[in-house]
Amino acid sequence: MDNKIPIPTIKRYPSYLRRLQSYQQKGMVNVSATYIANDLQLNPIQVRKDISLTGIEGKPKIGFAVDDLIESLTNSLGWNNTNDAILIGVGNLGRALMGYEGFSQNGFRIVGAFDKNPDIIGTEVNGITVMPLEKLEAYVIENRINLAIMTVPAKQAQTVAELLVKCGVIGIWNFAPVHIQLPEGIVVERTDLSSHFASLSEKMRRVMVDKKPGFRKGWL
Amino acid sequence: MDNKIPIPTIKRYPSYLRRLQSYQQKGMVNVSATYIANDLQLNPIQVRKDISLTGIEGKPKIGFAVDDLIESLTNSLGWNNTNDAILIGVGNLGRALMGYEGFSQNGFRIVGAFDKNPDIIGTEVNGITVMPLEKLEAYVIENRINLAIMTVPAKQAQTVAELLVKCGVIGIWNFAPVHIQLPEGIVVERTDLSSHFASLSEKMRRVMVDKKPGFRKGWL
DNA sequence: TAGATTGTTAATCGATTAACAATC
DNA sequence: TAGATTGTTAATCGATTAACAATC
Repeated sequence: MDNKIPIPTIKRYPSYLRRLQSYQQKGMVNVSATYIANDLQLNPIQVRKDISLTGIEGKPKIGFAVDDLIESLTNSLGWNNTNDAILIGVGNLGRALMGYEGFSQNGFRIVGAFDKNPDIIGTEVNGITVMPLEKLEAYVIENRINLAIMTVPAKQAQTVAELLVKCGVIGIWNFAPVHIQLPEGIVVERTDLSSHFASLSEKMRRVMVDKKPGFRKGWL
Repeated sequence: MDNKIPIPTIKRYPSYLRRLQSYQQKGMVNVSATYIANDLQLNPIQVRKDISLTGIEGKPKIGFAVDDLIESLTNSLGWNNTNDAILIGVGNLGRALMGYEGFSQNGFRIVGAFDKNPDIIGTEVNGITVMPLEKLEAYVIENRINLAIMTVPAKQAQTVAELLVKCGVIGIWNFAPVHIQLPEGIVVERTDLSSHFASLSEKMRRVMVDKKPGFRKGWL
């Protein structure tokens, strides 16, 4: 029935969407896959294939209607309706995420925030009053939350995650630098800064070794 | 000569390192690839292959010396010596990154921070006094910085990036939700929250459709 | 019309996984 | 010794890229 769209493709969709929204603002009516590819420095064939997986139909020589393509991508991402999420751990990173306007366009919003620090509990961040961890369970159940963002210290991540699952959460976005073990059927997405940096520094090394022998060698 | 280690492998190394450090603290002397794989819920063959790419030699039945493996992974990641980086955009996210202790283990440290907001300039964050953007060029050149972290609003990202490259930066870690166009030879690593979330929500949808038909359907 | 672009099938590429001999 | 684990080559898998007919 519905062919699964590969995760790598799904991950590129948000970039396409952002470009398209900018085209829309500029008043562009149609756009080709090649055009988007140029903008994002991607392979045109890849963009074409990615787009075709949404099921939209284009017109040879003309491309795709910008409005339609936005709708098509939004649907494929499941971002056409909004879901509620909570956030645990209101440190700097937690605060940054709570203030990130982009999320509203990503089909979800943070509706509750929790922390265990008495100094933070009760304060208001982006219009949300931080609640104590003790209230987590009741809140998740009552509001039927199934998505949680964890910005807690590494040491507490496993415990908090288990609590979340016990309450019925099925998706956890983990920013703590630890691998969490949870029962099957629970989805954990980890945003691991060290992993990203590892990739960046390796690429920098390659550039320096391959393209500029000797240049700034040993600096990174 | 030196076989390039694939980026996916490089990205897994930090997780291995973290596990190994915890083994070290527990006093473990040797560890097998299988053991690490179990801990991280990865395929043992994959871990074994990843490790072998560092060039370390293990002993059948015994595994690898924890200390040696840590050293080996650290070297492969280039994290054995420290590099200086600067950060542009001292908002909540910038602050969070400046306070992230993990980076010191990742072979780099943030030595300078810049912003254009007069209210922020001059304030101290994690022992670093925020400087005005005007001082960026002189600072980068004088301190021979080649890595910059950008936590600026999307609209400013391209301009700031160009300025950075002009000053001699060759690696940019971009947290702004835009694609930046730069000359070849400059490495840009983008940490795109929307992309991560797209992946997470797609996986949640799959779990709900595949494994629990009807269960909480339509919620995400 | 001519030619740029779509849609789709086939070829390639690279990472993951399997297989298995060597060995402590 | 027996068997768990390494090291390495081969098979598989899935994503990317190429090719090309269809078409506006």
